[in-house]
Amino acid sequence: MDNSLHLAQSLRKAGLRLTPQRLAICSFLASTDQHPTAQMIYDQVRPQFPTLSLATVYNTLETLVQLGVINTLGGTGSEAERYDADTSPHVNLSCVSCQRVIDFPSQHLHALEDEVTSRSEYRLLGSRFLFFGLCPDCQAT
Amino acid sequence: MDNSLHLAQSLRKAGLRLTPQRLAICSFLASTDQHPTAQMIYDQVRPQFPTLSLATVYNTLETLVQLGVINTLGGTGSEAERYDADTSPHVNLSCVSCQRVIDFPSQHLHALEDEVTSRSEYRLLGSRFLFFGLCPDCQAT
DNA sequence: TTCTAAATTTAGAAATGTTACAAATTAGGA
DNA sequence: TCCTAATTTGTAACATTTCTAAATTTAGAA
Repeated sequence: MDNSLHLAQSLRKAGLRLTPQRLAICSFLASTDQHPTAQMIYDQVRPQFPTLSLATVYNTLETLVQLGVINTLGGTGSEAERYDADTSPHVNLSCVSCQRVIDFPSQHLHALEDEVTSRSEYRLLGSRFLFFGLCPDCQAT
Repeated sequence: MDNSLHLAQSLRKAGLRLTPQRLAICSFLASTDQHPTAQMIYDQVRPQFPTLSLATVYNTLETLVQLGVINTLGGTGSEAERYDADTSPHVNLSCVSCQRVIDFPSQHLHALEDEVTSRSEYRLLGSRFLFFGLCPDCQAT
């Protein structure tokens, strides 16, 4: 399902403006599974908005993260931050060789989330489950 | 148990030199549970080594990560990378307000790791389990 | 529709965190 | 001790992210 509506509506609900730039960024986020960086979003949305600024991309991403409708995966050191529009509990597998990040649905995450919710005193806002390794393709080389 | 020996030995085993700087960094990593940044390590180890360079801290951390004996947690955007000498499967709880990161032991992680090991074709090298939220102290304010 | 105030975008500068570099130093074996 | 390669150091370079101020645009009010 396309949750770009969901992203856009959450902006609306927060009393923020639905600018065409924000809509384009939301659409792109909802349509991709490549866990893009801010720069990747900029490069791919800019054709529709020749005046689009990288600052706007960062602003919008920050806003969406604050609203809790997208997650950040965390870079490793100098690598750029990656964003994930799928906030349901799921594991990401990150290949340390080709840098690709894929999703891995797991049975165990709901139980884990329930455990943390009930046994910690934290008010949870987001989560990040990441394994590093070599993907099948990169093991072959 | 103090695993600074473990860290140092892994350097030795890889054929690398046991410099006093590296030993000090390993000791500090093993002794703290604060998930320090490179800068935090630098600040706290430097009194013992007035000439210590931040570059050495980064070099040593990179080496230890490559050896798989410490993990990175991933910063969020501009925040600095955090390092964790505890590579056993465990959840970290990160407070978005006070920036503190604590450990949270969980029953479910072994099962999750087994699942990913058996059902993905990845050769796993490390993992990262993080929840973001407000810690009890920061909820109060 | 037009007007208005506030929110947003923009471009570029600044800040931050990390890595690269070359010269000086040092560890560890012969 | 001496030797050589590994390591450290300080600084410069780099990449990513945030800040800033001016210009633009949105959405509601008149």
